[in-house]
Amino acid sequence: MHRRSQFILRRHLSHLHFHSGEPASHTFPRSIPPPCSTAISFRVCDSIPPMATFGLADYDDLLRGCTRRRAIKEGRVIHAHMIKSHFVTSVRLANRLLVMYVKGGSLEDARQVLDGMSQRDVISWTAMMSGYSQHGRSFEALEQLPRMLRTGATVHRRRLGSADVDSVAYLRGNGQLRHLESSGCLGSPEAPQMVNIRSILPNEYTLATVLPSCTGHSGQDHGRQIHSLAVKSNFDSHMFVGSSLLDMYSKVGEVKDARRVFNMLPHRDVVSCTAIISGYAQSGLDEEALKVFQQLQREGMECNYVTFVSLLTAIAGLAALDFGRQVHGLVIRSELLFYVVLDNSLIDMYSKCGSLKHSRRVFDNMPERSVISWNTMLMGYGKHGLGREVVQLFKSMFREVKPNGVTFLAVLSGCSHGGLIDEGLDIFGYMVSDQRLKPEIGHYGCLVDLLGRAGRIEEALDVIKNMPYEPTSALWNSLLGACRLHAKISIGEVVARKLLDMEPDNASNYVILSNIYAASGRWQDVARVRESMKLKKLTKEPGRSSIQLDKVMHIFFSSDRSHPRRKEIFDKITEVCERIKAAGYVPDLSCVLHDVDDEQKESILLGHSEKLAIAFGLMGNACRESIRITKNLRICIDCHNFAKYVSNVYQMEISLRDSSRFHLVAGGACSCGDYW
DNA sequence: ATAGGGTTAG
Repeated sequence: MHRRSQFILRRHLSHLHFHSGEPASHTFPRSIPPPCSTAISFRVCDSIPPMATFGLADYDDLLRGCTRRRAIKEGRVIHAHMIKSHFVTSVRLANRLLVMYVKGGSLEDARQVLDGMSQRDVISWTAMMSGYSQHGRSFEALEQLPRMLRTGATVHRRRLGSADVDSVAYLRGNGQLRHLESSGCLGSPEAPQMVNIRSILPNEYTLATVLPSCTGHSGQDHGRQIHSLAVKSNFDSHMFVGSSLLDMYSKVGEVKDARRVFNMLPHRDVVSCTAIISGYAQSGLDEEALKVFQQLQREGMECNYVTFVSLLTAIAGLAALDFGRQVHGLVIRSELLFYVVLDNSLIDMYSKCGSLKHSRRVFDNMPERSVISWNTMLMGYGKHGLGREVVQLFKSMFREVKPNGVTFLAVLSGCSHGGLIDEGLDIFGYMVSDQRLKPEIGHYGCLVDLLGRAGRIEEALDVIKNMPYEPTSALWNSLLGACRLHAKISIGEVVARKLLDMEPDNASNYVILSNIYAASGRWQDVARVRESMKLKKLTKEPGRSSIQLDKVMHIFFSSDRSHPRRKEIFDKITEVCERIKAAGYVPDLSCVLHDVDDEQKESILLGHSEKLAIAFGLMGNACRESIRITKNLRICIDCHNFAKYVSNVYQMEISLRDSSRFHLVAGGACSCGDYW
């Protein structure tokens, strides 16, 4: 390279530091900058003399530097210079450019490079797919795979000498090829020959890259096709491909297939184990997730923060506080603290296990918080019915982060659960007018819930009618719950019929409708609904909630029959329960426990399984507020979470596997005002 | 020059 031109180019790029002094690791994962404009800047390099010549190695060096530092602007200057000086490039160098744009997040530029290449190899395609995949552009990522496989058609090729196809200009689209041809750069100008180039096959990199894009409706279809490609090319037991495969299967809901792939792996590493843990956790098979982790521990495998994040999700699902605390201890000992994502998971785990104190402690000790940290904390308060804390925390988050859509979901549902009707309405207005966020259907759902709980059914109905979305069945269900709670029989009937129209095969809709008829004494209508249920063969589901308080009691005591004060406690609980029922409220075991004095409560909790204790401990926090709300506003507490714990308990104690039924019964019963 | 697992909400 000429000294002078080297000097000139370096001076243009003088603000870049191409020495290797990069900090090795970052405490927080660094995000990729947003895509840049697609225009390749010719203007910037106008002052670089076009006669300046650089060698392949020089460009290679410069582009590598740009890629590493995500210096896309400077990369563009180099790219433009390559074009201007008619540099004959190679596939290798074109790939450098492509990767530079991909890593810099400028996918449109990368695509331009790819499409302009007259010759591409598996790396070119993989790099492009990686770009699309990492930016959530799954469709485009997958789209490249058949394009790549089709490339092996017959092509014109001139004799190129030793440099072979690598020397073909990739810049055909920019008119470079003609120039190269006329200047004789492409070897002796003999007649072009037709050459068959073999189809470019995916390698292990390609497969591992595209598999995460197999999501959504056709995800499983695509995933299985790619799996078969992997089998054909013998990459299906490759560690990277395998963990992508098993992750793909668990994400499309085929955990069994995920496990099959996991078992086929030649060995296990942290990533594949984490993938299966996360798969189990996401499918609700929390105990399976824990088992894998325990096995991992026994094998002495080193965990990283992603493993813990996945594990904490499973622990949160089980409400296993003690185990969660142990894992928190492990996290501290692994010196993995101060990963925002990990701390967020800890906050969530503690709040779902009922220990808001611990949640808050983690939250307060974070050196840096993301919007998810705030949202998780807000959710925690909301689920426990602590509306005031929700609003207070919401007000203080602005100095640190900007709230997003999920924030408002958390705050609105927090207000709803906490009985803060006017505050909730204010915040919805604030969201729309001040924050200029377009409410999603979920936000309208919160609004409906908020108004419904307060008995403002007509207003809730207005919201549904005027919102710019088609109401979902969940939304109608929420309104229906409110109708039952406030004895709005006529609106309730309309809503229930609507639900039945939307989901004619959902047994619980028949149950709801017949309950409404029963509530207004229309027994003939009840019989008609039951009859149509029978015709549809939907009668297997219980007609009413089959979980009775006394059954819970039975299980509650069966695990500790020898407790000295068993009888006394039982009597006390029964008495309180009767009192609540007599007052016209729905008894909830957690409310009952609240009224038992501390010593008795402790003796109950101590003698029983961890899950049960935690479940009640959690609702003990929540019910303080809910009893107040129930009494002041005559609205029912939200039992969604509690239903989850009850189902856990039941599964454990009487080994009933059908948890969805318990969710349905326990959750449905609460919103319908039935006794469980 | 290309590669795998992660957090809130419903």
